[in-house]
Amino acid sequence: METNNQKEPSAAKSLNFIHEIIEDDIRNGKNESRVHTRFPPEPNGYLHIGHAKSICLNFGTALKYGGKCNLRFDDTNPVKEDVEYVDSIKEDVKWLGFEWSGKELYASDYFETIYEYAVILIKKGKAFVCDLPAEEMGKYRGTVNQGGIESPYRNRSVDENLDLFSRMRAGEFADGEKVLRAKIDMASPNMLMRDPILYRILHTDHHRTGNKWCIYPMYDFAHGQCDSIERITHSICTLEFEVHRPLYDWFIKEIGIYAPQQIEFARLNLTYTVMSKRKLLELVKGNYVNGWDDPRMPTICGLRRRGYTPESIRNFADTIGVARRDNIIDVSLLEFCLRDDLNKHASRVMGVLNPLKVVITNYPDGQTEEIDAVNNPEDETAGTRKVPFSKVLYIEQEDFNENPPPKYFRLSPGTEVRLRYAYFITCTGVLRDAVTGEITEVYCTYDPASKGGNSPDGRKVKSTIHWVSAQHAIKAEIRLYDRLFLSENPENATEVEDFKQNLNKDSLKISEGYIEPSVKNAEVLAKFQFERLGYFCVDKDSSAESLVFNRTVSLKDSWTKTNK
RNA sequence: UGUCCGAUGGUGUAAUGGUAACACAUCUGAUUUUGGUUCAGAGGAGUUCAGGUUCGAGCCCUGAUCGGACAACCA
Repeated sequence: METNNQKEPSAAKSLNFIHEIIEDDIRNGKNESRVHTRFPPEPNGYLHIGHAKSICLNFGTALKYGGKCNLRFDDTNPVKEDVEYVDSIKEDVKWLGFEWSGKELYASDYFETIYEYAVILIKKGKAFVCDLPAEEMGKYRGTVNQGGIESPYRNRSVDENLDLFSRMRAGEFADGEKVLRAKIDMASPNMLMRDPILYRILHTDHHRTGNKWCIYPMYDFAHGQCDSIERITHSICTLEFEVHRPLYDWFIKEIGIYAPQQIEFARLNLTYTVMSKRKLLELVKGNYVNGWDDPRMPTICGLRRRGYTPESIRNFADTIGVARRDNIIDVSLLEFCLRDDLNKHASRVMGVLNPLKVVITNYPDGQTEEIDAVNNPEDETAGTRKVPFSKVLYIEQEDFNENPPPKYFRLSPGTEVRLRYAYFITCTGVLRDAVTGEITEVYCTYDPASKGGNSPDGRKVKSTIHWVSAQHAIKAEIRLYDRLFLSENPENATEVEDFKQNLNKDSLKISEGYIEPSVKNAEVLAKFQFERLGYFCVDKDSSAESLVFNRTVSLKDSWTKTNK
């Protein structure tokens, strides 16, 4: 049974540089030795594997040090955000096995307080209302190589600023007409410090506050303050926010509130994998995929449908570590983590994707027997199940080859193989379609003495293949998805067109296959081919927590190589 | 041409002044009722470069090179 319970803090698991900082802080009694982190997504898209790294880091760190971790939605831009995203994010975090401290929180919960913080800054002469249109403001800001120049509105009186700001809130001005800016330093080499915008006018309904507000704080004027209000001790974020840190600290200091510490780490990059919310959104909106949870998507829900387990993703996050240098992780490591988990926990089932009929000529007509099959060879407690066996079976097309190349061990004319858990069979002939000449049936004889899969005479076979009984098996539409998104070039998963083309090619194949009848309640069945994993998952009701195992399709074996 | 950040096998992560470790990937061999798993083993970096400090430097200092981030009324 899969559990969503949080794990105990993993004892003395490898430290990363963030843990070192935290341990120092604990040792020095900083923040009364509290540890309080937060995961702060903007609800403008679904979570992906990159977020999983951040989730595991933030929640995992809190767990490790007996602290707390908040889930806070950074909902300061109503034009992009939606409750659909809020709901999916909550679900995905829970599915990964984490529990946030108390109720989920929202930046919008603090809009009133943040407004008051702005007023404090105005009163201190540290903020002003600016009438420069966006385009002009861009020019005034200068470039990375050249300082900016001060806004002509920069020296408005405190009273005038106070008046204007309250009228902004009251809705007296149109979008873009005015903004509130901090008064810092237009000559700063850090562009972010050149009188950044604090509030903009947006006459847009917010998914939580409705039409209560028509001015909204910018990220920089909200994030640190939210951290402070929640008394977050360590505000862990990705490297691109590094240049924001001086501003983060400036606001905290000028407003005079509790100071959390922002710590940045390098975000996850995966080979062949597109990790941009914007691009993923484009694929969903353009119907290139069947929604955010399409198994080809690198989203958490896509991975879930693909058969990934929460445990495997947590292990992955743990294995890749945390550092400040740019990285690109080989997607095979992610797949290894899944395989590792599945090998221990997934129950196995037999099935065929592309059926080939096999008739056991010396097996009695109409007879059926129940074969005992092990559910998980690596876990005795998983028990066994009964699988029906009869005269007519289906095997995988690629498990038969009339003219076998060297080192092909599976069924071919004259060779003997084992039907897993059942009998040894030997191929005696084939039936061809009169017109096309294609093989439609394979004839075999079985050795009744080999029941269960072993011959009393100790005879060995080189291969074991999967099978289902034709009259008992569940016929199912089987969907083969390519693995995560993918560009031919491992590092070039950046061009939208590149992976759109990939998707259109053959990232999803549908075939009519058969699954053994022990798989109950199977409505939609899907096979997700994990490259080099060889598992297939059964997507029971397309909400799909389940995954069942299979047979092996090794893409690296010599047989495959020499035949491609 | 600015500021900040980073640089260790193919890919990641470790080594906290004492002669580079672990995982994935790759390649062998054994076992195996999944060509999976498991087990055993191999190859592969002398730590971007150049100086300096030190008995001793991947770790400290200086400079260079390369890579990344920053000029949204996005987060």
